Amino acid sequence: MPDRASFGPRTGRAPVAELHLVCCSVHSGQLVILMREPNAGRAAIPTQILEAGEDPEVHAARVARDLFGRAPAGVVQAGTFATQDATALAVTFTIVIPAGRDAPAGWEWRRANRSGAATGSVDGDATGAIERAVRALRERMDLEPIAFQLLAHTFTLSELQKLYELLLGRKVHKASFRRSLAAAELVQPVDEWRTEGRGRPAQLFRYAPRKAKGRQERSVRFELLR
Amino acid sequence: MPDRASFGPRTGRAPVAELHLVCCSVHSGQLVILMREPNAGRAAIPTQILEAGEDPEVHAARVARDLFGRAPAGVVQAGTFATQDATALAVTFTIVIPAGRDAPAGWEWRRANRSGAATGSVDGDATGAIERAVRALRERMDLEPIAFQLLAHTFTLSELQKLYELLLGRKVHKASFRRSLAAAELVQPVDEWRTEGRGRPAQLFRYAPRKAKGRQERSVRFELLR
DNA sequence: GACTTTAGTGTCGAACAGCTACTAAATATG
DNA sequence: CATATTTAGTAGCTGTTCGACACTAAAGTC
Repeated sequence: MPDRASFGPRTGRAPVAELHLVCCSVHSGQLVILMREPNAGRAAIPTQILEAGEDPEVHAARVARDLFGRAPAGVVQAGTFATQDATALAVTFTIVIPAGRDAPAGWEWRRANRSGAATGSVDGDATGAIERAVRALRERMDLEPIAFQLLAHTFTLSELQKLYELLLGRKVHKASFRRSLAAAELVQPVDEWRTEGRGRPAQLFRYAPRKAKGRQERSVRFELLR
Repeated sequence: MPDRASFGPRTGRAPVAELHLVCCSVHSGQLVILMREPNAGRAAIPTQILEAGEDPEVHAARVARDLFGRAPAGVVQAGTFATQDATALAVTFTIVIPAGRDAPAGWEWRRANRSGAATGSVDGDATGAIERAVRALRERMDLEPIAFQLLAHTFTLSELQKLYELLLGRKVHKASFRRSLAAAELVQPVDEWRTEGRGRPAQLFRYAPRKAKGRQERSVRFELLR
């Protein structure tokens, strides 16, 4: 073990480290979280004791793959916090699951509102974890293609826009949205259309970013600061 | 202890959780990191064993205050990762220290380039922690007033612009920068000027955001995605 | 066939971002 | 002292972007 600089006293007990997974997906235009079926009282999210020797991010991806049978579309750290009873350390991850995947046996998709509060009575630690995970989703949207990963392999531009509106919590202008999307060359049309009840059928697209060349510059933005 | 849903087997040993602090500041236009004075071989950053019962973020803020004698200007989680020897869990924090504060006894400010690599031979875990911490700084710049917290209480607009250029890794246009800054009403002029060698003296400003009213909307931006 | 609903596009004006060029006020140099 | 140099700060022009409106297109409903 290499010499690691320590600082200050080492008294007290070490906490147990747990992995908390907030598995997010979209069902019928709503943000949903994977929660245990409410057999024994309060609902809860997938949790596992962290073991030494594996990176928590790798561990989280593996646990999610074991749960769903397929690798998740995205794994994002949402923070590490003490549990409410102050006995354990909760390393929280946002797991991005594409729309349309079934919940594993014993689990169910449960709706969450935009601020992250899930419906029904939920364990306190899970509530905090979900809140932070949803905030992480929203804050990392313009750094990672989270919205595209939350949708199925092919999707309509209206679905994409509604998901942006859901996560951003505001309406988005249709023409501007499509203009910016086209300029970024992030999606490619598929020769397939989907008719959803009434109205003109929508063309399906798939996520196929073309911007392998260096990242674009972005003007300095102060307006979110206070 | 409330019932917490666990999932999967619980074998193996639990890792030790450590707190890793990447204390960032600015000295003479350079990003600097607090590192142990190189007495015994490789340099390292402040590290402490995490104890049960305290939130790591609160803990990090307290350790930073103990180090510097004053509360830090900002505390940002930079991720939780396994250490290289895979025996411990490193909960990494970016600690924002305003420019001009002296390093505590036994420590020194050491330059880091923009990608986070510190100068000189550095412990491997510290290298990774610094890299992630600097990336966290850069990625959270437009969500939190990190640049303002990195500067002293009063500063010139050129200092602010040079810090943005340092963290963004590109030149910023002066007039545009000041226009956006003025529109955001984030700074107030102080009736004080500073002359730095040659050239016209620069007026000092302080961070005084006026936007208490609801956050501004921001157009959807795809150009950073791939 | 008329109406409604959703998809998708064209155009225009206002706001914005970036460039050049300018003024202002200090130090450096002869 | 006079002139050049350096840095601070601003004004004006211009091309781009963004949001609004209006319109066409293609489906189902009545």
